[in-house]
Amino acid sequence: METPERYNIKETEAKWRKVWEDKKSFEVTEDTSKPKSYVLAMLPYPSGRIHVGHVRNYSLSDVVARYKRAKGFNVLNPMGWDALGLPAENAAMERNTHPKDWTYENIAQMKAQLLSMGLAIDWSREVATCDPDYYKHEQKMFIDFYKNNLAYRKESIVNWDPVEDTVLANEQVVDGKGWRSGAPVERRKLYQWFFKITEFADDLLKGIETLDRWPDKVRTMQHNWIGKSRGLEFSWGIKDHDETIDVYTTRPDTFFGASFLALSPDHPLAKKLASDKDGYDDFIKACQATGTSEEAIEKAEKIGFYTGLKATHPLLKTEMPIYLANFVLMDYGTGAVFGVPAHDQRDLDFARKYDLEVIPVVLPPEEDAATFKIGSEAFIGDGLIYNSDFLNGLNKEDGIKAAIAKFEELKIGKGVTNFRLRDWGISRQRYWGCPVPFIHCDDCGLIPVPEDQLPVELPYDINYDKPGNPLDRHPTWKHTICHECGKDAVRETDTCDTFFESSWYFLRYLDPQNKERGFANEKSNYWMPVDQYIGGVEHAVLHLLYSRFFMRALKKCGYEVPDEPFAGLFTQGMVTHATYKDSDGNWIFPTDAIQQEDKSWQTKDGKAVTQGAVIKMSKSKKNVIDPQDIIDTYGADAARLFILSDSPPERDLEWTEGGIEGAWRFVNKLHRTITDALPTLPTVGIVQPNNFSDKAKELRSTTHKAIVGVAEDIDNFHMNKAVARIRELSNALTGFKPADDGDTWALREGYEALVRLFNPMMPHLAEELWSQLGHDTILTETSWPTHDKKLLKDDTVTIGVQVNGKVRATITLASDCSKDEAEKIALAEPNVQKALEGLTLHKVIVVPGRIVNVVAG
RNA sequence: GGGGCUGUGGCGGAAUGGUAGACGCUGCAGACUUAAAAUCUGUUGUCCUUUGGACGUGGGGGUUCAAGUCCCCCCAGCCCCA
Repeated sequence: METPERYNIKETEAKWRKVWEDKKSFEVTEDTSKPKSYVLAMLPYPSGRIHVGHVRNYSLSDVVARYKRAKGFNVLNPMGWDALGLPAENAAMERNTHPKDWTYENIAQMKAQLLSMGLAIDWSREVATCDPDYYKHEQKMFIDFYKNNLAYRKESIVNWDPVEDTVLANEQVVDGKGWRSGAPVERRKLYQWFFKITEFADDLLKGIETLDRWPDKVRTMQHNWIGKSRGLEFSWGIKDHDETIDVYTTRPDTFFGASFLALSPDHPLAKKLASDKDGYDDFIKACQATGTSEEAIEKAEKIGFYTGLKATHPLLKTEMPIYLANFVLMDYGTGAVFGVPAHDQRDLDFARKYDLEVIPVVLPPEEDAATFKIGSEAFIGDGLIYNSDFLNGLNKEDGIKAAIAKFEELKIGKGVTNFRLRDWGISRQRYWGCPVPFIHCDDCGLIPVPEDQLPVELPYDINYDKPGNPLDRHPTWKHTICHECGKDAVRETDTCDTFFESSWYFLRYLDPQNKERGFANEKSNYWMPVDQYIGGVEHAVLHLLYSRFFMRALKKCGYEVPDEPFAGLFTQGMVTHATYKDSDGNWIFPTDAIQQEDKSWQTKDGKAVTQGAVIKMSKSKKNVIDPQDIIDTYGADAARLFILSDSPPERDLEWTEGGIEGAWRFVNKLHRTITDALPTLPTVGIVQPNNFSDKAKELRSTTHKAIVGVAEDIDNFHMNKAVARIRELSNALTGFKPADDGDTWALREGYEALVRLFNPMMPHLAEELWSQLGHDTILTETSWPTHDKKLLKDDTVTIGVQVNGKVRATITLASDCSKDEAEKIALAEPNVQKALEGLTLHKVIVVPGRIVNVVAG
């Protein structure tokens, strides 16, 4: 017998991609006759190659897009490139290339790779954020923000790398040193641009409540990030000075336990009060050596500088020392705090170091006021307040309220709401970013570039001979003429944080060719909000929060956008892989570790290899798989299937060779069983017979249950379960031996449903088999199969019979069986009788269709 | 330290409070083959005195006729914020 021809994956997949491309299958326009669905995957950074995380992300969004499409939605599924940013500059410096050339080469490569995945993407809307046609519109938005008081420039403290001559983001400071130069980071004051996200702090917080299709985890993280707190602000006097010091505290219930006052070294009064004291300069220098992040400040050793001055408690009139302390942040609250060592760990550490008083004022439950002492750990929990006059006996919450009320009553303080959220610092002293569209004129000051002169384009001719910002030292670029007065002026050389681009790219997709505006309002009104956004949880705070801020800011500037950009959010897990080390202790690629017959691992040249932990794929640990190799070997469908079927999408996925091979076998099996079955199937569109055999009825029931089940699973992002159901249906169909016309009709019905159900996951194979089944339509234009409700219900149901909660038998009943009947049949079971021997029957619980439980004792 | 998530066979994982282990991977046995690959069939939680039974969802309590699922305490791992 002739062996059946193998499924030629490469040719077939390419053939169908060509069909979709020729038919422009995924290009969409606004269409009010259908409900719309905007399915969005987070746009990739063009690093050069796609990685498995991308494959997971886009496989998920593609399933949703194709499924929604089959369900009758007008689906927008776009793609673009987050193309500005530091890696391009690093690559340029290392390889002597240009950031722009490097980026566009990478885009071309990665686009080819994404195309090979067979994604249902409208490529006519492709956007690259480094394109001046893109950043032109965001420069306009920047100016709009400025005019609406949402963008401003102010002097602020930054991490400064003295070797690279540049500002570092907090993430670029490692152990107090620059991540590239290794030089100790300094704190410097520089003029920086900010977006006023804090203006919407309350609204961003409230909006979280409406995001019912977001993971709770992300909502909690955003909630905590915004960090709303209610506290008390009041002034302390300074002995023998006219000035007063405003402090803010979230724990006014503890103010009787205060023993010192601490000012941020950056506080305006700090210099004034202490700069003439010995050691002040050294102290400030020491403070400047720590980074600016909260974490850096928290981890740094607490150091203080005694000003020699005393502060007067406004209520108690007691006096306590005023320190400068490195752990007090100037931009949170008022930049000054009073220390309550007994109930704050930082304050306690500080107090122990400088030998300050520790006065407990909150008594932990089950402690005795007479004997309670603070050791090396502050008590920050809730308890009863004591040693505190009018607050005595209150708990934390009531104490806070009572303290605020008292200060307000005496008019010496007021309740204040504070946010942890800071304004968004967007200045970067880098070349490969969107130029801030402003000029500095000696006479006219800071003025925005006129709209008709946008975009302010990046010059191409730059060099990296020296550290620092190439824009700043470019021979001509920054020199310009003030359009107000005509005198010489200079351009702003800061560029924007790349989170700027990703905060609105989903709006540009809606109207990518628009030369006049970033997007037309009518496009936004039709497509927004994004119905389903999919991406990594690492963007849970910043990107998603900035995008939410942008909607509010754009709205204030007259753009028509919804408050919330993403109605639904799904955050996928990471892709992990086992790690391997050779006998010399070097990490090696999984493809270089070869498993021997005795299960041990070796390199090609026979070196012993040890297998290590299964962790997130990373280049440094070399535990990476190139998805292109997988697609080239097994095909896009198999790669997509494996990545969708192996784990629930929100959890981490362990990439295994066995798993991908299993998926590949299933692809081949589907092709083989359906092509083998073709000769036995009736022709397309043949009329449904009137009668079916019992087994055909059963098969049809399985088919229709799968139609409903797979849809439910996809709706709930249970892609692994959807695949399991598809396999079940496939197993049922494969094992079915038709005997009459009804049987073959049911078999065709089943196979056709099967193909349509797995189309979202394996679209190439689905198109191929749909065509082989005799259809001249294509699946991208075919709806989700309909189901017959009558076939979802079974005639009989098999349930368990428990005696005292333990299963003793199973019985099969008519599905409309009465409770009495079910009880009778259950009790008649020999095993149930046996279990009941010697016991008295108390009662029988019958849950129809579920269980019978016999209670006896 | 605070907040959150997770914990089920050898492995990935299923299970509206109702027959725990769907579906797959691996393993084992068999068929086909000169042989291998591929494919197909069966089997695969542990234990026992094996036509049956006991145990079993990180550990300990509780609620319930019934708990992987709900509540309390503890342990471990991961993530976020410190």
